[in-house]
Amino acid sequence: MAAPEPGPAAPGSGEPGILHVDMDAFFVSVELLRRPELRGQPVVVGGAGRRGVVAAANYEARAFGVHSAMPSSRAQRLCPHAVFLPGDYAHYVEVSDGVMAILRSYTPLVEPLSLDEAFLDVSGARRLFGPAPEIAARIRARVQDEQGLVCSVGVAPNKFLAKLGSEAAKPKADRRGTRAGTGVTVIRPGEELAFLHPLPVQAIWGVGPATLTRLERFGVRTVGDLADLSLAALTGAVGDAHGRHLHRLAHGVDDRRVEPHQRPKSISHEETFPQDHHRHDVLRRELVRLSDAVAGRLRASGLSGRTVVLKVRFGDFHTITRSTTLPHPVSSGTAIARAAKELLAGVDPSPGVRLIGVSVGQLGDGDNRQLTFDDLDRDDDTSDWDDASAAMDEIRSRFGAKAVGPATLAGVDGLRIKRRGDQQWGPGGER
DNA sequence: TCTGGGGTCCTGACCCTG
DNA sequence: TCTGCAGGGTCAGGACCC
Repeated sequence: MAAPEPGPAAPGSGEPGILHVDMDAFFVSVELLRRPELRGQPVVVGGAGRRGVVAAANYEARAFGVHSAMPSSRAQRLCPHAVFLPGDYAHYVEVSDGVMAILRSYTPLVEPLSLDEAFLDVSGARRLFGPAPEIAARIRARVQDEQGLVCSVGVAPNKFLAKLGSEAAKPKADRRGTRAGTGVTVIRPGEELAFLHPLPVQAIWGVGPATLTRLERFGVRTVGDLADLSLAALTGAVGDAHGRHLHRLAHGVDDRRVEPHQRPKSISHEETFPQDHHRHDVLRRELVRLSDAVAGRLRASGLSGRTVVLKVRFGDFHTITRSTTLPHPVSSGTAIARAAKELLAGVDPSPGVRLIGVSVGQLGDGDNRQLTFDDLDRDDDTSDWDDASAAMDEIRSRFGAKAVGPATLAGVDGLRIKRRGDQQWGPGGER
């Protein structure tokens, strides 16, 4: 197909050109394809352990008040007869790839936001496929036919309104029951404010609990209330950048483009323990695992990074971060772990550590490291570690992730290699 | 009730440099 | 040599999103 010209969202064309496609209860719907006998029952996907959270709930479970990000223990109390499934991140990635392929058959301008939603700019695809609302309907039909999944689509002149549109098109479930959605919501130029202003102010991207509390002091309840507030009052309440951003959104203005190729700004891994840890030696071992996983993803993406961030969450949920910026970019697990362990040395774990994480930022191309005079007399030959890392990647690609790993991780239960999605929704184990 | 994992962006404090 | 200032980089934390 001919590649549509990237462009602003249908300026002056009288037709909206931005789509937001959002899968309905994605993880649960994927599971129901494999286990159709569960249809009609409340089903929850998420962490099974004491410290797990709900990743997704179908509409039958939502009718009991269960929703995503809720602690699994609470979901179980609200809906004891629900079926709880642990989740299979790798499988969801596969299914998501199939859905994204359908979207890309209409336009190359597809910006995935997560596994289950994406923005599309179809303003250059109309000659081939018809007006944007028609493309939305075609996408829904194909996702249903080819993947067996249901999605909702918002069609609007910009990303912000398209996102709100898909939300409006979704089925609704609460304790009174479930109501079917419209599937597609179209917001045409000129209709923006009539759609937007009656919505609760929390509907705006960027208004969470903290911002909501500040806005309520001004009597702001709806997006319309927010639009009536002066820019000066708004920036005074929530800060300059945030205030300007909200002010524009409240007036329906959003000129962000759909950007298909976004380079990540950081890569991280973190893990909550089933029980709090109090000792440095245990935490250092976990840092090696996490650093190894981060390094593997950096190399797989052809990236390296200069800033290493250690994240520690204590038993009382108090969270600190400690970071260091290295003289040159790194991508080996050894180098990342060394920096993370130095940061950990300054942290007292005795109150009990619940979560530990490693992140690498200030990313650049993987092989862009400039040699310095320091390299001539370094005692830890970085290039040797780079070679070892490359060899490890090769072995893992042929024999699996657990075929090889840092010696520190060799233990009675074998190599515990961390992979993305291993523990996406909390530690497993006992309830 | 008791809160995951993977991200982005913003703000303010602090330090260094010219 | 000292002081004041501006700008940039680093660091830590908070808020928000899915």
